[in-house]
Amino acid sequence: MDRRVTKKDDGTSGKERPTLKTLAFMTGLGVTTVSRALKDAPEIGAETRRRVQLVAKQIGYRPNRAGVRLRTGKTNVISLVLNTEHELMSFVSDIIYGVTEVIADTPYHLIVTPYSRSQDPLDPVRYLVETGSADGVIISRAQPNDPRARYMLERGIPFATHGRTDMGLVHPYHDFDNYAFAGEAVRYLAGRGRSRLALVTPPVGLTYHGHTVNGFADALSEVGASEVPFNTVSIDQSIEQIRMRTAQLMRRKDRPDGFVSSAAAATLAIVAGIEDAGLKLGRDVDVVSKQSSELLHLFRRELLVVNEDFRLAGSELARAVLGWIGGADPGSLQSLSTPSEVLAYRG
Amino acid sequence: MDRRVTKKDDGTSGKERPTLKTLAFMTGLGVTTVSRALKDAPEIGAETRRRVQLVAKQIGYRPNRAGVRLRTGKTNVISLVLNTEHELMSFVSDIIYGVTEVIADTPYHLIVTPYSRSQDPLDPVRYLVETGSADGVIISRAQPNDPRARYMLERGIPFATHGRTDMGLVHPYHDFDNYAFAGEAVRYLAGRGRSRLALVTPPVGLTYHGHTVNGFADALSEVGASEVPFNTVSIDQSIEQIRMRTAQLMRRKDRPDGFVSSAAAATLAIVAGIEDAGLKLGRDVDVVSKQSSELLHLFRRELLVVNEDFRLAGSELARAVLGWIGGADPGSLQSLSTPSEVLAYRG
DNA sequence: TTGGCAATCTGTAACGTTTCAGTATAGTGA
DNA sequence: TCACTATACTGAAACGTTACAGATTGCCAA
Repeated sequence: MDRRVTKKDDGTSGKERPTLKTLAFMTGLGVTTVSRALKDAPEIGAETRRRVQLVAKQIGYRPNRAGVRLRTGKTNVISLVLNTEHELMSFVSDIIYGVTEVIADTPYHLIVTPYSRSQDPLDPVRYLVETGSADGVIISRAQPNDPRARYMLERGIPFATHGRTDMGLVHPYHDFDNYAFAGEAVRYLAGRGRSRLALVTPPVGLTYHGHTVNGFADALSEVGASEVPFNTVSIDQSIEQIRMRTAQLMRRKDRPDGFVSSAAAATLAIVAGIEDAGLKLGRDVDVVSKQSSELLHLFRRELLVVNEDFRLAGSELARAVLGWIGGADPGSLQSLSTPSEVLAYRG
Repeated sequence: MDRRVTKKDDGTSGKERPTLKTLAFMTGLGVTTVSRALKDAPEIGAETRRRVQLVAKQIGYRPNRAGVRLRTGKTNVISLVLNTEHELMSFVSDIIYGVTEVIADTPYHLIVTPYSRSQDPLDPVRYLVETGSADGVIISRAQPNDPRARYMLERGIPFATHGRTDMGLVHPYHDFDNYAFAGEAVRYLAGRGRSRLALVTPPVGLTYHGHTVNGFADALSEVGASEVPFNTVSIDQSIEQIRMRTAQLMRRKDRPDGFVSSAAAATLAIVAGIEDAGLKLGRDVDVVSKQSSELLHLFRRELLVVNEDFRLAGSELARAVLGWIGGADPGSLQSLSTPSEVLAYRG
């Protein structure tokens, strides 16, 4: 389909979207001059510059993305790579909003690149890099030895990870301090007289699984509480699985009197399992859980919660990627978010 | 930044991404022939065609999006326009996955275009159309008289709406049959002996608000139940607001003995309000609620639920937009999803 | 006056693709 | 043999942008 209206667009055809040529015609300048004037190049006279920018604003000139991208290779796109099965629901929503918030007044667009359970997590990243579809990439579910991070570092494409890696390679990340979270949770439970604690871990293989486990273990020995092993369960299992396993656990006589849970959805299942076993939350057992939206206290007011802000994570990750694209030192684009105190229901 | 390696790429420089020129060089054909061979043009010899396609596959040729877009105007992008404040959490996540599922084996990318409370909902749509940033658009929160739909129809850009409009204009949509949902809910409650029902409506102004209200009203008179007005509340208010208003309502002596709620988050607040007033779910009052993930039965097993599948919505919307882009009749790209039966907790 | 230089501005080419307007070759009918 | 046509292919131009390598002007030092 050829959309031409006149044989040779002199920029006067009105209806069409204005281009540099349109601006050049209107200002009586050359296309090159207009291009440079718009990006404040120093060799353009101050008045010319102002004039061009004024006209551009007046007629609503917007650079053609395809033109820029073809010429410069710059896509003005950042891609968020998400697992279609295992991401937390609120995570997806909030992180997207966090990212869009930051890129709102930049020329960047956000594309969502999904991958499914069956795929190698490296696939979508490889696709993005090979096709040059984005200037920067955000990935979640970071692993200690993360092939995606390694790959992108090799290829020199800016990226940021949600969660840290542990490969001795430096790259931007944003992470929630899950070591601190687990520690706080244990100390809080100990403060309420709980001494036999079970941990519902993040998915094995992800970096923050280790952080959480360590924080839990270190705090346990600090307060002199003991762990009730619950290794068969992690937060990306199905609600039914977690519920069933929890009920099983709670029917044993060496059952825990406290839980630390790394995700709200898992917590719902844990509570259901506890109640299936005929026990009562707050009396027989306490549960400290992370949550990303303020819903757990509605669910059971006895729940003890720590908030994790995924929207903040999205913003930080976007800032990090943009920073790296902008030439900043990747090592300076790392942030760690400190957990709030454990919150009990008030009122 | 100029990324050229050789003065004139003859397609042999190896490291660079292959282009049509590379293929032309390798096959000994002209660039034009290669281009046409790849898209099965009839005037290319059958053997040549196969040969070109083989080589292309071998070296992993991928058309350059910027090149195509610049030349043809086709972006191979569809944009999902979302409100950053009012969308339901699960909606965002599920609809995105639904869309990506459908476009997974097409050349399309999904970009997320957000707008905030303070903005005119038309803004992001106008931006997309004016900058030609997408071949198709998906919008949510459809209104009976929707300026966005009207605008896109005028501009001739393919789109689909989540929810119907009511302007006498035909365009693709996917909708959940909220009239049927509200009706089912009322009949179910009536079947349990409930006769004084309150409706927690969708946001006023959206089309499905009307559908829900009508379904509710029609079923009420059908079963001979009465409505307890609860117009001060709708599902996009804050949890606290809904909770407080519900508690107020439930302390009155003419309180309802049944609720129909259009969203899970609101339902949590309603239940909290009910319990704040010292009443018990299932005994004093029943609540039928829509939900999009299977969590409400964990929350209170007495809740009665109807499932709405947002992932399906995403898929249907994507299919609709792609269909329209592909030249299908917009009127044939409309779908309505029928609610499941009301589900009580089993087991 | 001349040469040099700084300050501004400009034309051309190129990014990768598709469309247009051909060209070359072989085959057909007279 | 010739004109004609169908088949298979091709180069050039264009989409909108930026980088490169000039051009033009005015001013100043020599």
